[in-house]
Amino acid sequence: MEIKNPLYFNQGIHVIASIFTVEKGIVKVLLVRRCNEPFKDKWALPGGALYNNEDLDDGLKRELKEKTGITNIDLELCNVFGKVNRSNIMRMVGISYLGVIDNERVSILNKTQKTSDADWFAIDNIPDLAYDHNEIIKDSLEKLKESIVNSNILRTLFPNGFTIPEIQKTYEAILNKNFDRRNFRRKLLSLGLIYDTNKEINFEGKKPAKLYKFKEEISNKNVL
Amino acid sequence: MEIKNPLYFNQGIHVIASIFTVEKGIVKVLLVRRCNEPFKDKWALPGGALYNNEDLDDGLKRELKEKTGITNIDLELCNVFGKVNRSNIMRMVGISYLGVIDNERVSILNKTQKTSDADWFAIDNIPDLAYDHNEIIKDSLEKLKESIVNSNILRTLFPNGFTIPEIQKTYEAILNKNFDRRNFRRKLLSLGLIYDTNKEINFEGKKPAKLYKFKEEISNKNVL
DNA sequence: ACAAAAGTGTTGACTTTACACCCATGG
DNA sequence: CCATGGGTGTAAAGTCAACACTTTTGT
Repeated sequence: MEIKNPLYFNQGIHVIASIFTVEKGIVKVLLVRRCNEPFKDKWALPGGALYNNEDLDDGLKRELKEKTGITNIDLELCNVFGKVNRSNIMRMVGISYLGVIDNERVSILNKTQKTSDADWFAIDNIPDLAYDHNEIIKDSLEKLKESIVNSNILRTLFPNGFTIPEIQKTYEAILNKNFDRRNFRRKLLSLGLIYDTNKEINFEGKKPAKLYKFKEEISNKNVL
Repeated sequence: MEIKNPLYFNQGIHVIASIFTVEKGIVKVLLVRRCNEPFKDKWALPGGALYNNEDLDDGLKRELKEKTGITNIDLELCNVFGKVNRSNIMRMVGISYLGVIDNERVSILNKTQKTSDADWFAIDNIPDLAYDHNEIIKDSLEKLKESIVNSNILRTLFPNGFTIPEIQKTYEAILNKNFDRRNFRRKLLSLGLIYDTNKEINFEGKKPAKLYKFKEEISNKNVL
């Protein structure tokens, strides 16, 4: 079917991913450098235009893989951006997603990119981005904060386990807020989402810390 | 700019509103009967295709007004539906919104419609709808449940005030769950969102009940 | 031996839950 | 006068917040 009514002419959908990680207490977001117009050479969130023949989720995964090499990541819907002029080429509605990825995969990243460049930026040091992506990051960060207290989205940050002081620092970095060590530990353990591996590792302190892991179950509510 | 790549050809955006009300303990959703193809004469959620020259929010408001006559209603983003074949005419991504409207406006409704018909349907008695709207309603209902405990979305249900047993029944109807009268009252009052108007009305009981109203402030978190 | 971070327990404040009685009105 | 739902208080249980000392290791 051909669309003739100019009211409906040339609309498209952007899928956009805000992917965060936390390294040494610094919250970072993944950006790619654009190699095409518009906004050529500007940094942007990974994403792009949805194809006609793919489901929205699939388009998101495809774009993410093309631009960053990342596959196998859980993403959740974050928001929709629908100002008329958010894209200057044609009418594009942007749909933003949120994800978290572990430090291991950060290093793999640079070898698999298709974009001219991809890198992590500390969230208080984001350059001027393409489109409305600065706004999208800010919005996604808010959602990330909600998500780490309402769901265990951080599980993906620690595929090899974590110590409690370590994950506490991660919560503190994202929420910009400190917790009492004893209460944090008690609360986290009481949720029943993690278990003691009976291993110990040195994270930061001199005394080795116990290594915990998330249980496999998909229980997903009310962390903290 | 003319789009030639068939991968990006003829995409559009549906804005879709799930508008709920509660009457006598029955949760209802607003549906309209379609007067055009596709799905002519089928019931559907109010909404339609976004114009090129309007912001997403504006398109939503316009569609809602055209199809139901409703203006001045708060809507929040609910979800995005992006299966390739959710529309059989052309590729449409659906963006769904959630709102609640008071009983007063229910009656006004039928006089202002542009659609061939508009009516409220109890949520356990929804007919087979156009597109994926049955799925959207189900999804929106889940979100409604979350919203009434995490925000005071129900404020709009009672523009002329309410008694505490009355609003309790509303919560119970939506959440499908009963609360202890005394504890419900205490909790609701302790939130500081409502005030006693010093009027009394007969709602259901034999003893007149106090009339409360929501305060004007826009405070929006952690109800119940 | 000491510095630095890990680990642990208790108490008081607060919140939530459970529960029983009296009150005002309409029939 | 009685049936119906509205309004109130209290005690026990549970959760949350604050807080200080001991343990293990590297230097």
